[in-house]
Amino acid sequence: MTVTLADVAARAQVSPATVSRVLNGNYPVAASTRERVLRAVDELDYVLNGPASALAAATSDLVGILVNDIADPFFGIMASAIQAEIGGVGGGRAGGERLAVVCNTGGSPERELTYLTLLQRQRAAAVVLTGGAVEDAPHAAAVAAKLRKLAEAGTRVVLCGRPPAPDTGAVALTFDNRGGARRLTEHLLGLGHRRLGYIAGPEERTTTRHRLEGHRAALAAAQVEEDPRWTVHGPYDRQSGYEATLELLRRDPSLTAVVAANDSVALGACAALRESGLRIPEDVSVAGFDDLPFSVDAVPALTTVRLPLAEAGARAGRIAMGREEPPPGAIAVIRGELMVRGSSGVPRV
Amino acid sequence: MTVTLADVAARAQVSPATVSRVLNGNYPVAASTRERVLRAVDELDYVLNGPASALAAATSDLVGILVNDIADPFFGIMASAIQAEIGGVGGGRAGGERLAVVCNTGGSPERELTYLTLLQRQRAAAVVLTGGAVEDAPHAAAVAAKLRKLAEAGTRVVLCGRPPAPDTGAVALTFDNRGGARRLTEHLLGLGHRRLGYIAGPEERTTTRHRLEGHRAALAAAQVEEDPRWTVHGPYDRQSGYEATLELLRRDPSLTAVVAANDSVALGACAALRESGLRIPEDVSVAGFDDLPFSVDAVPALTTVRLPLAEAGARAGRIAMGREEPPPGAIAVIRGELMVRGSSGVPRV
DNA sequence: ACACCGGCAGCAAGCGCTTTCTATCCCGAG
DNA sequence: CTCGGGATAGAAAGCGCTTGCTGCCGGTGT
Repeated sequence: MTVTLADVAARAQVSPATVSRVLNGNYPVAASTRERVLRAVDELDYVLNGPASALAAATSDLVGILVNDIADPFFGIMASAIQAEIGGVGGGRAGGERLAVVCNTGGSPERELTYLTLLQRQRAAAVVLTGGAVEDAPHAAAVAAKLRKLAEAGTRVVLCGRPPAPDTGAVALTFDNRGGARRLTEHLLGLGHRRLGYIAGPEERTTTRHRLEGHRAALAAAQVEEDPRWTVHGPYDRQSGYEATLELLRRDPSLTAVVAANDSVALGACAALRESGLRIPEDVSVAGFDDLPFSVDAVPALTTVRLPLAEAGARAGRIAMGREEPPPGAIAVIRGELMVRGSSGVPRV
Repeated sequence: MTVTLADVAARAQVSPATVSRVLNGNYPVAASTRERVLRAVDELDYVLNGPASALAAATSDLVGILVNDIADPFFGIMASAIQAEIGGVGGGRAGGERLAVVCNTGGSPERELTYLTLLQRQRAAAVVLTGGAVEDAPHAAAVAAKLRKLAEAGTRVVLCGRPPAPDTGAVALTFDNRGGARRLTEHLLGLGHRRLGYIAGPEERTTTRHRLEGHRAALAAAQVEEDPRWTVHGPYDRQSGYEATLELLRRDPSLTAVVAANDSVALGACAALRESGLRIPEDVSVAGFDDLPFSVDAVPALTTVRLPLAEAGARAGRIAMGREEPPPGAIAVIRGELMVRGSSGVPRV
């Protein structure tokens, strides 16, 4: 029924071993033989059996990419960049045709673990985990154990935009969320804002905490006292920003600025402000984080912190493929760049 | 080194066959035995070898999802929905833990083919192709041949948001791009517009052609003569919309409306208009297509055609998993819904 | 002229799992 | 008390490929 290596071998009048070597190109084969084999492959329309080859060679050409939400451009952009580097398909590099497995964890710790197991089961060549981690001790330990096991089995593990996981052998490219958030809030403070609302992400995530800490560090440094009512938590999406902003306005109508955990949230905040009859930035300034593509098109354009998502992803991909040296200490911190645009201005007096 | 089935069997004092049966749960095993095996699995921290099992069983638990650009929410949303349905992980359904392989074709026909081969090599359980196809006869034939081969090998093939591929055994969920585009332009014509610019997608894609045809059908029905200068082609992204709009304005400053191939393009168009000192919709109306999440947050909110991306993806995913009956004739046409919002208005007189 | 060696091809032993077929055990029926 | 049969467990034959090792052949060095 289906064509096997042996069929090709028979047709090319060589042994299966030779066909295998031609296909893998890691053993000397005479040019004439190679050509004969290639012709047979073509004529029979032979397609290698991946599982069989993975089993025999004890390696596979699968690379896993874990993301929180593939529908969110934040992850989409990173995934795309990672994939471009690992896919021999796009990368151009001959021989290494790798298949990227993008897994949607939905931010759920269990799913993260499940996917890691599935990847381990497939003997993935590498795994890249993106996005912040959940701050739950048992879960963090479980993930760390899993990563360690993967590393032991020869799977390269890279964390992209995620805090380092000590003693797991994983390489980490971490975003400086704290620093970026701090500079952003400093910018707002510099403009004269003193009453700033903050819409944070979900409570238990590292990214949420780091950005919030940066924000607070800036406030503290400027000796601005923070009112606990000024912080609201919610998911990293537009709707959350919308609702949180209405809530903030309810709690303290005198706020002159709203800092959002990310750009999507900021967009929702803008919508809420506008509907409340407030002008941006004349009445209230708004700031986001990430600088996703649509942020520059917001009206007014969003002041935010640009994270080099594509670059980071590309680098993570190359490291995962062993095509780039891991950073010293296996940890690299990637800074964000403050993008000052129209949504932030001097507060009304 | 690594734990195998045999190790588990030894520890549980049973044969490898029994362990396999416990793990697959498709053969009667005494409760006490099962428990003993499960305990051994746990104690040894055993992880099944995917390739080996795929080889022996001649099936795999991989499902391929082909997208043009994972960084584009249009595809991200579909991919996410598909994945949610196939992943036993999230779906809750026991036993069927499937791994989704999201492949970025970048819209390139060769890569599409390469990925299909890779998926065939992995003996994927199913493949879902999303987005429009390239209208190139040789390539279309090659893809069709590949799909046929996949179907023969038992891989379920579903097209989501893509035109049907006759005689390939593939199920198609197609978007009614033509109808949606037509209704959209009819809306604009109804408002009184007579000089409408159209920013089309890349020339050779089915989606591009269908949307353009719908637009023209509306014009023809209203007996509005179209000036060839009013159509510009470009990629499906923001920048393209920006540049194309400037070009349209240069060609004919009297245009009262700009219809974009999709929402991202429309956003770029808005930016260009604004920078040109034109108000939306007072001076120029703008319309998009897809109704991506950010479209409602544009200022003014974008008039567009909503495509039920998530629903379509979910359905495609279920069909791919054999959990839902394919539509009669293996083809379903999914209509878009016209969303009239602030970016379209009565033209200036 | 002979032993030696490098280049290339083949043999055969698995890789770790699934599954068919067979063996065993214990039950109730005759 | 014996026999048929349902319920389980095991033996073993692969699944299709990779790879260490062996073998063959023609060219070299001396």
